[in-house]
Amino acid sequence: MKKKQSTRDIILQSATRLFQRQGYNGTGLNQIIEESGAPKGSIYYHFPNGKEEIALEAVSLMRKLVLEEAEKDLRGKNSAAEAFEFYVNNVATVFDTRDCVEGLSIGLIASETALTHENIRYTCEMVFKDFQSLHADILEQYGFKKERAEELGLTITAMIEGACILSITYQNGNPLRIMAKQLVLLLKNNREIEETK
Amino acid sequence: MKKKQSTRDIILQSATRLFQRQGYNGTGLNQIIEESGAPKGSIYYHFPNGKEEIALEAVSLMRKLVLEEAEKDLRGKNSAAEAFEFYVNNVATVFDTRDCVEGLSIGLIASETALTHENIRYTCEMVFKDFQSLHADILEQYGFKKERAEELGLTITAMIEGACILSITYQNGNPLRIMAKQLVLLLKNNREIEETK
DNA sequence: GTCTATAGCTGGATAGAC
DNA sequence: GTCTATCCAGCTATAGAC
Repeated sequence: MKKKQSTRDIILQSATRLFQRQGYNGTGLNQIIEESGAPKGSIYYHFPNGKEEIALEAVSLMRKLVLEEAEKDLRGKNSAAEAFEFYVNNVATVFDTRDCVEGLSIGLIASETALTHENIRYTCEMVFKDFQSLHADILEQYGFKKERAEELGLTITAMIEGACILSITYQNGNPLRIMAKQLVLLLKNNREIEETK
Repeated sequence: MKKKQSTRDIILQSATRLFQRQGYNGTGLNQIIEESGAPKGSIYYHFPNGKEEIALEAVSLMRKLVLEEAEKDLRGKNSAAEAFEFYVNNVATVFDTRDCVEGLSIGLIASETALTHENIRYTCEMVFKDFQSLHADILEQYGFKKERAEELGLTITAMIEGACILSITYQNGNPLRIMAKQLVLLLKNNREIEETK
């Protein structure tokens, strides 16, 4: 039985969309209000700490959405290579439409705030580590050794973030697709190293 | 015989530093003036088109600096793996100091402006393609076939950009160093594929 | 080439009525 | 819970003196 969407949730969803597209500094509270159609006076009721609080919750929401999607795509394939190839190619399609809505997960907001907003920076660090852990868990399930899985988990996180930047700049998903091919090779190579141990 | 630094150059250097650290939207013209110590009235004399013009030139300056550094590090090694390992580990040291100055090359400004400032987006696209081409050229010199070199050139660009985001968020260069190890494996693997053709 | 002053706007945030 | 009114600081940009 779903609760109907609260005003708070509506504000948060609009804010998340805008932060992903325009970043933290590029998005104003007025714009969030306008976009969401939420009652103008209600922002500081729902988010007493203002913009920073909204951003922290937006990052957590992005975390949830990305992890759900990733789990769904990565489980139940025949190999790690196949799983990540499927996942990354899926992400790529998002960037093919002209005004892609879901942008760069949290890479943009992380790099904007890393040197200026410690709270946001720290939250982003935790989220990145969750991404890494998910990737590492998946790799372990497909037979990778723990240590190598962790290093690869970080590397895959970096590859995805970087390829998303290229894809949003090039206005299409091809960078992600090309990267996916190389990632497949990297995973197969790592696999061989595991097996010859 | 070097020309002494013009006011214009001083403004541009400060702006570049600030854009790298805080992004386009996070950096104000007042701040650029203050930081540079340049004459306050001179911004619109030297950059008649205002902030956007400064950003375009800053991106071009970043391009120049990155390409110079990359060329220096990548030439004259024994293999592609060795060359890129050296280069990436060099970049990593930048992120170990607490308030790293040279931040994320152009990834931040590119993702901020991709959907809102077409001129800047286009310039960033060209710069990313220059990075890719440099990587590809280097790979070809170390014996990689053209097509594979191009795909790897893009992938390496993505890996570096992504790992820089992680490094600035984690406040140290370890993500870049871990990524470098995996990049070495990827390059060795590709090499083998070339050789068995 | 440089500088001041200021226009004109938008930002985040607050107080207080309802 | 919602909304209006408003404060003040910051922004980009321009006009015009020197």
